[in-house]
Amino acid sequence: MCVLALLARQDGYAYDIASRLAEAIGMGEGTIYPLMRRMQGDGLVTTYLEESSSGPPRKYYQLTKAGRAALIAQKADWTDFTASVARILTDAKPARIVGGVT
Amino acid sequence: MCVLALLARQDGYAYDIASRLAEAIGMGEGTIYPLMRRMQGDGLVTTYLEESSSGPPRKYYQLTKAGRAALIAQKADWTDFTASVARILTDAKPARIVGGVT
DNA sequence: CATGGTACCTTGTTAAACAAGGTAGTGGCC
DNA sequence: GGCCACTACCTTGTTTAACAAGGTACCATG
Repeated sequence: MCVLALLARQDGYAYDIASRLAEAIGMGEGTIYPLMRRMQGDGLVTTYLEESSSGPPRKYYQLTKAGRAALIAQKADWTDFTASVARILTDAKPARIVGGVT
Repeated sequence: MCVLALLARQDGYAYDIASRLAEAIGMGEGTIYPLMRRMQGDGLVTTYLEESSSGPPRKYYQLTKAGRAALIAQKADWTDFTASVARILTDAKPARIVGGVT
């Protein structure tokens, strides 16, 4: 979801995304590449190559329509999920079922 | 963390905790029992048996001091983590490193 | 021409959730 | 008395995905 969110802003390449997410939530490089591959397999992103002056060519990822839809759905799930958890943490009185996070 | 939070309110037994968390966040029974075992191994909970009129005896779990400390730490981590994710979702400009969720 | 940064990728290990199934106690129903 | 349903415990096998570690290659600088 975070990757989708970053790509929703603008196209990006794995190394950069990995660096940002490493800093933000401690995600490692070894996680991002298989993930991008999965997302591409799921039709959430497409790729194109672009030369870089500072190293090898970058593989940019771009959200597809399905990717944007997935982001919206995942955000909704995430919101529900965190709300449920918050309810447990404060109330300890859980409520309704969370949809897709299951 | 959710289990610890529930137990912080009052002692509970796995079957009941599982039911609550199944309803709230879709957690299955097959998840809770190994989890309780792990937590006991980590010294976060202790157990005692209590007869029940509606079936076999219940194994109640009680938070230890370490368990209460773990809950506090995990809550802090969770708060930081969700804040970071929220920042990514809105800004797409991640910030500081999250501690223990790594 | 070696080092360090950029950027790609794979492989093996491990953690943990999940589905499914198995055991056993209690009570109610026919 | 036999059977079913509910409670409550637990285990086992499968799958998923993160992670650590390592490998390749490009480019610039000293």
